[in-house]
Amino acid sequence: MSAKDSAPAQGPSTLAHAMQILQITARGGYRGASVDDYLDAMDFSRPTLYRLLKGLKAQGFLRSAPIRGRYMLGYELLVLGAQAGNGAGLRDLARPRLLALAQRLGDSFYLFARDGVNAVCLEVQNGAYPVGSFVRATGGRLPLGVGQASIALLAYLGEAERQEILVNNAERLRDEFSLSIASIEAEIDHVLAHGFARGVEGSQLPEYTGLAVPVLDHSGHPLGAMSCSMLKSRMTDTHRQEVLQGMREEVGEMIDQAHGLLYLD
Amino acid sequence: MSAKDSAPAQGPSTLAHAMQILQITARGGYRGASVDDYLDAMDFSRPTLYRLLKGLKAQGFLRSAPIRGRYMLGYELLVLGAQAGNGAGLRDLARPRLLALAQRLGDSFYLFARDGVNAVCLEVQNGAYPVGSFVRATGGRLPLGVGQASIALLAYLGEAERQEILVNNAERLRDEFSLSIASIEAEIDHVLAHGFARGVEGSQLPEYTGLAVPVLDHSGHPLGAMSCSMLKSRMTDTHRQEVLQGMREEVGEMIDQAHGLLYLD
DNA sequence: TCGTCTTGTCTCACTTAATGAGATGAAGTC
DNA sequence: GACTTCATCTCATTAAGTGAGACAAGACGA
Repeated sequence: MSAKDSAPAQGPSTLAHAMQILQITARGGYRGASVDDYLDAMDFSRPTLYRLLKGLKAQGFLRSAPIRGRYMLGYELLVLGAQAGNGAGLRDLARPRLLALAQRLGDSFYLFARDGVNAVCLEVQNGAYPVGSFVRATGGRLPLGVGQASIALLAYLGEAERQEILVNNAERLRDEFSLSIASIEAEIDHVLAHGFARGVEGSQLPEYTGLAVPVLDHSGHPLGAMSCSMLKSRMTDTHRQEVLQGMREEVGEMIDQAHGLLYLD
Repeated sequence: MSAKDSAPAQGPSTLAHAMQILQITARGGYRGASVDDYLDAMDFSRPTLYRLLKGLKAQGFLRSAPIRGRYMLGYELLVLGAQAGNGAGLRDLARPRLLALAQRLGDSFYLFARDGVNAVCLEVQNGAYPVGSFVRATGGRLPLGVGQASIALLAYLGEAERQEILVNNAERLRDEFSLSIASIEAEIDHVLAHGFARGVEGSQLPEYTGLAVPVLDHSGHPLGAMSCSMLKSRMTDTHRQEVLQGMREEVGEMIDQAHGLLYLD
C-alpha cells in the first residue's frame, strides 16, 4: 500500500536525462535554454550533453534557437502534442463545438480530460467576454477538485477511485486553492443529481464562476468534461439555461460521433 | 558537399528508440499502439521494450490506453507541444488575432513557421465558411513552396537559402503537388514587390485559394507567416482588400508586442 | 583584421548501465 | 476454471553510454 514514489528513476536513465532536457528547454519559454542551463541543472559532462542534444535535434524534438548556443523545443513535439490531446478523438470533435459555443454565447469554453490526479486542459476557446481561469492554455493542469470541470470528471469515477484522488489532493486543494473536501463532495452530489457542475467557491478567482458537463462513454465512464467560465455577473438564470443547453447539445453530438469513430473497423 | 544523410543513428540509441516508440504510438492515433506494434517495428526484446515503456510512462510521455496492452501519448507532450509551437511567443500573440479575423471575415486563418525545408502550422482558426486546406491541424507540415504561407516565408529568406530549399523540395513539389519551381519563384517576386502572397495553382485543391503575409522581425527575417484560405468564388477584389488589410493590421500589432517581449530583461 | 571567448566535436579508455533469454506473476477472456 | 496475453523479475553478458581533456569552429569586440 505504501507508495515508494520518491524518485526511483524509472526505466533507462538516458531516457530520463533526455526528458529532463526537454523540460528544462520548456522552462526557458520562447527564449529557449542555454548549454549552461542544462549543465547547471543536471550532472553530466559537456560531451554527454551534446550527444543528447544532437540526438534530440536529429529527431526533431529540439531545434537551435536563433541565438547561437540556445535550444528550443522542436516542432516534432507539436505534432505529438496535437495527437496526445486527441484521446478518443475527442479534441477534434470538440474544437469546432467549443468555437461555436464561444461565438454564440460569448463565454469561454474548455475541454478537459483526466490525467492521473489532475485534470488537463485539452482545448480552450475564448469568447468575447474576458475571463480569468485556472488554466491559461492547452496543456494546463490542475488538481482534480479545482474548477467545475474537475468536479464533473470526479463525479463519474468510482467511489473508491474518487476518494483516493481527493485524499491525495486534499493538501493542495486546501493550501493552494482554499477548497475543502466537503464542499467538493457536496458539488459532486449536485452533479450526480442534476448532471452538471457549478463553480465551487475557493479563495482564487472569486469574481468568476462557471458550469461543466461530463462527456461520458457508453458505459458511463468519463472521457472528459466540457466546461465554461464567466464573470459571476453574467450568470443569470436564463444565461445558465442557455449555456447548459448549448453544452449538452454539443456534448450529445460529440458522443454520437465518438462512438461512430470508436467502433470503426 | 555530399551528404551522408541516410541514417547514421545520431546520438544515444536509447533515445532514438524512445522517440521511435513515441512515433509508433502517434501513428496509432486515438487507438494507441499495442506491444506487438512496437515489437514488429523495432528489434529488441520484450523486457527492453517494457523498460522503455515504463520510463516513458513515468515521465508522462505515454499513458495506458483504456484497452489493456495498448499505449497512447501522454499529456506531458501536450504541455511541451504547446510550448514548442510558441517560438518567439508568436503563437500566443496570434491566437486571438486569428480568431478575430476568422469571426469577422468568415475565412480560415493560419499561422505558419519555418521548420527546415518545411512549413509547419502553428495555429489554425476556422471561420464560418468551409475550406479545404493542405494542413488539417496544428502541427501539420508541408514542403516550403506549397501554399501561400510557404511562399511568404521563402520570399524573405536569403537568396542562397531559398534556392537550397527549392532544389531540395523540387521533386516533391513536382510529384506530389504539381508545382514548378518557376511558378513559385514568380510568386516570390510578387511577394517582394507587393508584400503578400497569393495561392499558386497546382493540381491539388483547385477550388481554393488564399492570401498570406509574412511576419518579419526587426531585421527582416521571417518569424512566420499569417495566411488565410478560402473558396475561389469568395475572392472578390473588395474581399481581398479586406482580408489583406485585416491580416496586415493584426500582424503589425503582433510584431510590436513581440518586440516588447523579446527585449524584456 | 586579429585575438579571444564560447560553442560544438573528437578520441579513447573505462565501467556503468542497458540488454536478452527465459521463467514467473498478474489480468483478462472464453 | 483453463487459456491467452500482458507485464515483471533475475542474472550473466557485454554493448553502450560516459568523462576528461584536447581540439575545431564560429561569433564578437576591439
